[in-house]
Amino acid sequence: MLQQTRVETVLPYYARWLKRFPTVAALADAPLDDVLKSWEGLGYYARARNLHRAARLVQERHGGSLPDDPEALRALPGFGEYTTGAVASIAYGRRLPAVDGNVRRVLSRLYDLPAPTAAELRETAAALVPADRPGDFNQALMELGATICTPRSPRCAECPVAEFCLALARGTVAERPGRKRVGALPLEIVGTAVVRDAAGRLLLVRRPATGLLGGLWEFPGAVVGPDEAPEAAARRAALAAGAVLAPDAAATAIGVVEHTFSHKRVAYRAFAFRGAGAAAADAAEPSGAGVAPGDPVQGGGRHPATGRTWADETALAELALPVAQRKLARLAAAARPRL
DNA sequence: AAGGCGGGGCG
DNA sequence: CGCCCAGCCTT
Repeated sequence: MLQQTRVETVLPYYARWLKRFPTVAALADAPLDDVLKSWEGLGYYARARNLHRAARLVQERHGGSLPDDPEALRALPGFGEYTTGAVASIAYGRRLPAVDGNVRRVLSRLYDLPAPTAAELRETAAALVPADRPGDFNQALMELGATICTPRSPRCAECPVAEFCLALARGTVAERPGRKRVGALPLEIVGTAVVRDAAGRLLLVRRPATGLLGGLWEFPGAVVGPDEAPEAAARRAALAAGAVLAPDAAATAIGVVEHTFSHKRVAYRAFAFRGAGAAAADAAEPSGAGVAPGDPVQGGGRHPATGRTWADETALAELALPVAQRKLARLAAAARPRL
């Protein structure tokens, strides 16, 4: 959870997580849908899928307890160089470095490194880690970055290692480490369809299992093409999801949700369609050919691995939705009385 | 080595 | 509005 996410953000998720999945076995036995639902709002959902897979591997390979061997840890999904070093040093007292964003900044300044590679930082950190209490040392280095050697306005006057800091001596603290991003994020416009069946249930589709927001649910949507109207893209997405709309069915614009991802910005332009017709019942089945409703899908999820569903308010609350889609759901609920 | 991959908080 | 957060995985 702490990968690329602030401690303060993680805390409430972590508490709920331990209550829901108190043991490795509980996590391994849980359906992927439950895991994703518990992760909803945290982002970087591959972390949840990796953790789930890791729990199952720990059950299978290591009898349910996390291995203390760094190589065995590194082989688990989600365990990169940092996490392996952090767990091995903090939990098992192994003398391994743990270079996170904080440590990268601290070392870049301490040694005045303009553009250190990951390997360079790892070697630098490895040479510093003591055999005695390596985990405490690693945490201290991270803590130094979090509290004193901050990205902006570092408190060098209070820094315990200021006398060793090359960047401070050379006046390059503000330039370490170098920045990366150049130019603005591309903007994407997604025509989004809010479709209700006769019972007022909402049509949702599941995203592919991997990639952006993998395995999560969303309103049918399509990227607006050149010379295409957002409403047309939304209609296209609704039809692709199996909705049956009268050809001239009127759509009502019900609002826009903008969201910034790590690599692009997306504007979801939402349209409510009337006249979702008889095929509503059909569409309750998974769209993937050959996938029967009761078939166990990856992770034993209770929802189809691919496909669509009609969700009432209760079902909607139980599905794992990205933050932007939750906002769209609120727009849909607000628009309903007028339709 | 570079790019894809969320979401929130802060200056 | 840009930057960054106890990074990982794929190419």
